[in-house]
Amino acid sequence: MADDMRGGGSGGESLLFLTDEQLRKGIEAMFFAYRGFTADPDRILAEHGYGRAHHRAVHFINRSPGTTVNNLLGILGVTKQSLNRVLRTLIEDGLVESRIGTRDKRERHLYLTETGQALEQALSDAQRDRMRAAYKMAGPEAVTGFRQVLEAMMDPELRRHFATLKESGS
Amino acid sequence: MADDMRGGGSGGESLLFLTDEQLRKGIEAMFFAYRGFTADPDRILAEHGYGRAHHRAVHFINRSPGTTVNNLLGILGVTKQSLNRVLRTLIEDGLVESRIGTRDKRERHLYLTETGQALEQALSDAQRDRMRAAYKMAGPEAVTGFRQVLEAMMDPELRRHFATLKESGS
DNA sequence: TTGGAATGTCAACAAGGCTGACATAAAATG
DNA sequence: CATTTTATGTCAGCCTTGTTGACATTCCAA
Repeated sequence: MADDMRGGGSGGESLLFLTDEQLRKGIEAMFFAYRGFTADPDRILAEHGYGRAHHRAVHFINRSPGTTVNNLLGILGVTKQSLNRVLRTLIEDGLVESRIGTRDKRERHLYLTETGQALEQALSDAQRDRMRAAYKMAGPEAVTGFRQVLEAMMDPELRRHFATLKESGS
Repeated sequence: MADDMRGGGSGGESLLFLTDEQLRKGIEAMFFAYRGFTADPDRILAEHGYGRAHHRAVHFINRSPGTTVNNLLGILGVTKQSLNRVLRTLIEDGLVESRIGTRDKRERHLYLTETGQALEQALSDAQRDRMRAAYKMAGPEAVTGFRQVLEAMMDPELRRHFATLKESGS
């Protein structure tokens, strides 16, 4: 339990004084914050009869237009059956368009329609507002730390996906 | 979209240069990090035939022994029926003990048995290890920022619950 | 003492995970 | 050219964990 007792200088070393209590509070903070993080989109989704699974699909299709089903599976970490069910409803409802690949005709490339983009916009507006407010409340230095800890918490494979998405941004 | 363009000094003001892209990456970081955050407990829970709902119940009962069902409902933010199902299996399996209140006989006070404490220990050990590793990787200053942003992201009511739990800690 | 509020339980349903089996079409390989 | 692998989709069925509705018990206050 309270092992890890090397003397601490400046770097990551003084962290070794972290008590179970402090770690527990970090865990609870993640739990409560994630609830807030999803609360606003959840309300919008409910109005349309969708759930978080739809949100995730729409988000990442918007992020990488023309992405394939297989690529999306890697990012979302669900089974193809599960993703397929969500994609099917989104396509039926005219929010997502699925085009057969030109080079490899087995692949389906996914795009948001205008309606799909409108929903994505509404969802991400709400979520960005929350994120922006939290950033403002916490201050700019906190934001850097926030991002560093989150990135360190990811599984390596997910961190790879995250980094790939990063490239297409700042 | 790119409104919010007031000049920035030191405080929360330079944050106003936050682009949609930067906010989007914050959102994705939350998504990927939360997956990592739950991955280790999920594996342990699966071995026992439990899910995240059981984890949450066990966690907060351990945190506040003798808590009532109603109090737990406020923290977890689910319906009493949903919580009841989870509690029932935990009680049947001998992980949780439910004692009828002495003052108010409508209330049930919840306690972890030794077996329950053992599971809680295993789960929180795994989750704390992940959290500790992330903290070390990110450095001590990052940890402060991380906590500040998370707390700012919570809904006010949840922040109240979080603060209440904090009191019984450091 | 009687009716409402608080608390908790049981039943049934839906979303969205999961596995397994299988079909199809195209690409890659021997 | 035949075969295997890959990418995708579909059907069936299961589990967890949300939901609402109905109901029992207990307490308290009118």
